[in-house]
Amino acid sequence: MSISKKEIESSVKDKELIEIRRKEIVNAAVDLFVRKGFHRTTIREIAQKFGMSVGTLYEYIRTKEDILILVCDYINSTVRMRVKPSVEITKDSAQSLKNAIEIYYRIIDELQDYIIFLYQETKSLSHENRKYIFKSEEDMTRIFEDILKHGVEQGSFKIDEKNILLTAHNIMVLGQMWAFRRWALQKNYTLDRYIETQSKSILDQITKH
Amino acid sequence: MSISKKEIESSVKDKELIEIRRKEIVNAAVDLFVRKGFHRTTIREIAQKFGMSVGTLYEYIRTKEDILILVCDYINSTVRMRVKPSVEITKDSAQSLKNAIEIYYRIIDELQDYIIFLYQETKSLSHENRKYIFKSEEDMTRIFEDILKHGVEQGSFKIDEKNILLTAHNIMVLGQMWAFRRWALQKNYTLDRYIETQSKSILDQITKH
DNA sequence: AATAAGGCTGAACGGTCGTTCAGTTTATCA
DNA sequence: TGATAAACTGAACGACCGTTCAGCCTTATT
Repeated sequence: MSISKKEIESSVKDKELIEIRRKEIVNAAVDLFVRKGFHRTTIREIAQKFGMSVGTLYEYIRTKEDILILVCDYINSTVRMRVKPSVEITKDSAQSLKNAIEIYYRIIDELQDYIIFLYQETKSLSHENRKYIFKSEEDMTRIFEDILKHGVEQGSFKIDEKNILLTAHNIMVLGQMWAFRRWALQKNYTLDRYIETQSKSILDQITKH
Repeated sequence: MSISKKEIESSVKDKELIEIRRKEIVNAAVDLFVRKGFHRTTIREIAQKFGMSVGTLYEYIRTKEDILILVCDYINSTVRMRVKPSVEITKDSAQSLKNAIEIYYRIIDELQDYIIFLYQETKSLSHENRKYIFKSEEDMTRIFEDILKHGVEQGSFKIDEKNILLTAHNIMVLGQMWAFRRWALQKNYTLDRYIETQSKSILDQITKH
């Protein structure tokens, strides 16, 4: 699931210690990255934040970009780990979708700074590593795709086969928009109202009338 | 309309020359920024790109961020200048909206690199300057708001008064998504198909049935 | 032709930052 | 307890980059 452990080399032998230290690194870095951006955050700051020397930090990563990968991966899996177990595909497809949307949108609200960060700093990753982030986002999309497909098979939704993927993307982006357009949306709508309205218009659109 | 000319100071007296030189600066910077990002692009590169010395460049701007403002402003006004004159509010509200969506989405497709750049580098601006970018985006949103309002007044659309703004934002984001989710969308859909599908589902949603 | 000012030049400055490595501390085990 | 390796330290290195400034060139004016 998580790419970080396999891909990033370390000069330390103890696998368990690597795990522990990297969690510390990520915890320190996430805050700083989100607040100041990747480029403006220095290795020294990250090391200092949890009382480790710069030298030691470099025993657990190779480059600064490695930290960015760890952080992006952490954010992505946090979102996915919190959405996935809460989503269930029941017989009532409309209700399933409604629930999934609500869960996802509430997590976005909670982690909005992280979502915005992902949008803005993915481009700082190398081409190779960016693909992992996209892949992770495709995994999230598939959650909604599956619900939609199930609803179509079951006869609750009416969506052209070819448009199921697009609809899933729409659902996700309309959620993420709550974060990256907050300067406009959050002074005009409450989260509850936002979820209700978007949810309704998505369901209206795909429900047979 | 454009903030750049008034806000950014210059040590050069000749107003016309400032205009000319800044256009050269923006032209050189846009390409580099879009390709390499703001932080990775150096002043030296920008100056070299159109054969000006670093010293002279600094006669026309105060800091590197000034160039970012100029570039963001340039991108925004390019989009707006190309959308606004093509949009017209006719008696047939549905057709007006359909046209506006198509025009806007096609421009996004054409300028997708620029759109993505705006999403990613706005945060590098100071708080003060970021507000101008948001304001500019609100201006764009108002174009769609006006069409929607007109359609509601005219009886063609059925949208709760409070949701007109949200619908306008939805229309814009579903367009911008074509750019920043191209890694998923552009390998599954053509632009024509994308415009048609999104356009249809937006119109379905707000048209009285 | 002399003067002056507007515009231009790029070497130099000061500072920052990612990364390394010679050496120290800590933990392990014979 | 001494030896060995793993883990840690932070000063130092080298490179880069935004910005400045002392002086040069060009043009216009008298």
